[in-house]
Amino acid sequence: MTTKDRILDAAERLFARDGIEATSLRAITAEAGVNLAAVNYHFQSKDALVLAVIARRVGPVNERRLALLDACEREAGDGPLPLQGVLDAFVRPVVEIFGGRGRDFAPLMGRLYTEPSESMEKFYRSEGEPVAERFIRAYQRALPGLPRNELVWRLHFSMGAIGHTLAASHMLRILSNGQCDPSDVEGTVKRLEAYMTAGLRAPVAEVQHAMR
Amino acid sequence: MTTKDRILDAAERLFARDGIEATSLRAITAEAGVNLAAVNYHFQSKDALVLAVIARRVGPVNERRLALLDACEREAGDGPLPLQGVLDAFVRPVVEIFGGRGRDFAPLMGRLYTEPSESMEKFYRSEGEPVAERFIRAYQRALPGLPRNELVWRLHFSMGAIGHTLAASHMLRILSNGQCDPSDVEGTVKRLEAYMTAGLRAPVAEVQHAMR
DNA sequence: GTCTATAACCTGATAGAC
DNA sequence: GTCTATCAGGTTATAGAC
Repeated sequence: MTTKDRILDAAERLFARDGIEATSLRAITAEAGVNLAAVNYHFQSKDALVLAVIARRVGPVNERRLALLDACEREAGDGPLPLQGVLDAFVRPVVEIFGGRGRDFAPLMGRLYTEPSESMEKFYRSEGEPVAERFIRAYQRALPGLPRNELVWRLHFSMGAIGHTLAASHMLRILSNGQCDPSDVEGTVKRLEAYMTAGLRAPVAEVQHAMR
Repeated sequence: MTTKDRILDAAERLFARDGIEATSLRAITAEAGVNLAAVNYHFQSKDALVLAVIARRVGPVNERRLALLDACEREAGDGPLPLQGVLDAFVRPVVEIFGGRGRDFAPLMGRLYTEPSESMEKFYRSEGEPVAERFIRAYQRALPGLPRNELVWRLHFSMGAIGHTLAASHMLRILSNGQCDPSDVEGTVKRLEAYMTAGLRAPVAEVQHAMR
């Protein structure tokens, strides 16, 4: 394995375990068994290393999501788009990757939504936003009659459900006294999809000063 | 205002803006206009300060939740417990407090679920768990027929939806191009309740190797 | 209770030999 | 590409004067 990969692996492990700020480059290079200066040689800065660690996991998730969505749209042709298919394209890749190989990394991903970081914001705008936009359009096709803004609210709720499930899986274990198993990928996907399907299809609540 | 309160206010503001790890005691005391040593006098350590900041906001949320749940249960008597009432007791206090006065603090709360911290875990077990247990029992009464484990899964999803909505409200703005307004407390509560009601009442998905 | 001063240590980054 | 050595600046925590 190359020095670069050793650094990425070690960084991912330690970022997940201790948090980004709390993890020093020294800890990373010690864990990786490489020299301190190597991290500044291969990456320019700690910030760039953080982005590289994230991109390595997020890239495959979004690629797979778009591939599944493509397949779903191809199959539907000009007919109605099945919500089940759109939902599965959205949920399955992230649960599989962050529930499997990248499991230890999931808590870190959860924090990224809320951690104030401008390089992360830049990353989201370039990598996340185009994917989000495609899915919003697909969901609109699958849920005609639901106003776009209400859809966006509900997708926001849904992303919270997915993210929290993956990022705070230890909380589910505590809450259930170990009865619920978040490492069961198929069970997690099925349960998320059942919950989200119902939530997305809920009758629109009457809200004073509703947004148009 | 006392020095202690000035420190708590400044810490809350800076923790929320920059993150806990990234905020130094020096930054806090500068913001508060007090001396550096005061923080070690009034609190013993940075970690204890963090817990104090959190407890100040979380306490009132849980008190209000339990008060509303008490009222709901009293009103129901021996009859069936309305899901709407339980849900409202659970959702409204947290949205009102973290969407109002403690708005800037909300992102920090979101991170706490996933931030690895043993003092936080201790805090959750003493403050959060009893509240969670009471609500699980209430939800079970309001949703007879839903197996406890499935309920716990769905409550976990729901907490993700609530937490993400409050903690990552800037994401909702981005996603909706500013069309959805997360600072509208009543609208947020109503939409969360509509979504969660449907999600909690969804048909139970068939899952292979389902947990008993 | 509040200050100053400082101890003891860790941080990211880099220059320069190999 | 990889090392050592080091820079310049930051960190928490505390001792001791007022």
